[in-house]
Amino acid sequence: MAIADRKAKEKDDLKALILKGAKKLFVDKGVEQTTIRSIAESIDYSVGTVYLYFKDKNAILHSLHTQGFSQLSGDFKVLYNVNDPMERLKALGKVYIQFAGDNPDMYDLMFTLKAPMDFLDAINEEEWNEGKATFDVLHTTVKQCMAIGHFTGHKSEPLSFMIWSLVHGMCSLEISKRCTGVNIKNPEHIVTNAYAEFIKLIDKL
Amino acid sequence: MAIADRKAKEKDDLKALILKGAKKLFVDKGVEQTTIRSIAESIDYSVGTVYLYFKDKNAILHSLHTQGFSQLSGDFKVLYNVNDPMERLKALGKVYIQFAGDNPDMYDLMFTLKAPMDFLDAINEEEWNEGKATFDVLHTTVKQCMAIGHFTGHKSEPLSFMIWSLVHGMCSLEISKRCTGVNIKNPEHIVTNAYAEFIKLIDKL
DNA sequence: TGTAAAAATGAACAATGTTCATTTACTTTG
DNA sequence: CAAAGTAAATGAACATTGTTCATTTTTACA
Repeated sequence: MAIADRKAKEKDDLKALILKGAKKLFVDKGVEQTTIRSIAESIDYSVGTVYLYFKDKNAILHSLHTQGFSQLSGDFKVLYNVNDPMERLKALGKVYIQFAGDNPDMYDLMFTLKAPMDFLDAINEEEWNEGKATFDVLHTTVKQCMAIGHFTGHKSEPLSFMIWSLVHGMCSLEISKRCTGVNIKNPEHIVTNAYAEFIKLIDKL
Repeated sequence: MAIADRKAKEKDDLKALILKGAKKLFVDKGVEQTTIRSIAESIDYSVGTVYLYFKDKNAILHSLHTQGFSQLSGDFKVLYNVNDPMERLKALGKVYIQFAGDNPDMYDLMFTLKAPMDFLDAINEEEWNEGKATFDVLHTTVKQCMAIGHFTGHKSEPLSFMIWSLVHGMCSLEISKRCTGVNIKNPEHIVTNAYAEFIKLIDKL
């Protein structure tokens, strides 16, 4: 059955090749330039072939979104070195913000665009595993903060969601260009400055 | 010059009619169903006519976005009755969240979608007056809170942006369906519950 | 080597935003 | 009031998208 194995490998390889082409286009030129035609052309295959390996464009974008979460998980690894939960929480936000700033299109795909969620809907998948795992990193850290006496009187889950929202909101407003033209003195540093306020704030809790 | 006046009025009327049709489509069926053709058809004019009154689709979406800010300003009026700045701040967030929940597509257009900002870029407009005015409502309230002794040690502007981010982030995650499937016990109430944590938090400051 | 299965192709379709030559309606003028 | 000129409206046509599927090409195997 060596031939079948090789064929399976070739299928996997081509699927990976399509994704690689899609990723490069996505990172270099953004979502709207990442068309099925441009993907096919970039890897010298026909449009129809792409559809043999992916159900539709949402499936491709969902795969890219998953790759984004892998990247982000990788970035989170530096947090293993931070022992104090409170310091780890602060660093977590910093890493998250850094990721969003460095990969705005990917961030949008992961946390804003409809495509990945529409894909999950289409395959009747209830869970959003990538988001769940990421939220758990935060939630676990918050619970550890509470275990050593912080955030008394708060509920860990909604508090974690609040923190996620706070950081996501800053990234989202920045990426969608809602910071400039709003009378903010240093719009280029507003996210950093606002996050500094957040740190000041939780240092009191 | 009565004729010219009447003609000017007719131009304004038709422009308003196009917007009315666009608004209805937008509210009823969402952005992607709001096509130039569907707008034209809904008011019994041709596609070409729409382009005589609006430069392109971004111009229409920008007008709708401005209407959204008018709505939101209207909703803010109830805040005039709240004298205590701290209570007003809390109520401001509630009204904002309510607006986003009631008008998710409009909220997306106002705070997430590229179209309105691309329109501003296209006409070389640096300022985002709608956003600016809305941010000022928040910023002013925060400054009033500080004037009566709250948020000591904080800078009003980045703190205001932080609060905006927090509330926007919750709305944004909800609208882009990032709350369900993330292991949250009551995803349908997570925004309300998380905002309650925020209120608990600022009550200490 | 010939045949059946698998893989790849790209023309074709529907829907979109946009343009522009043509037609229609209206205003002004002699 | 009729003709000429101007303004407004039209909708066919174009380019670009995601998507499909009949056809062609390649591969596996007897």
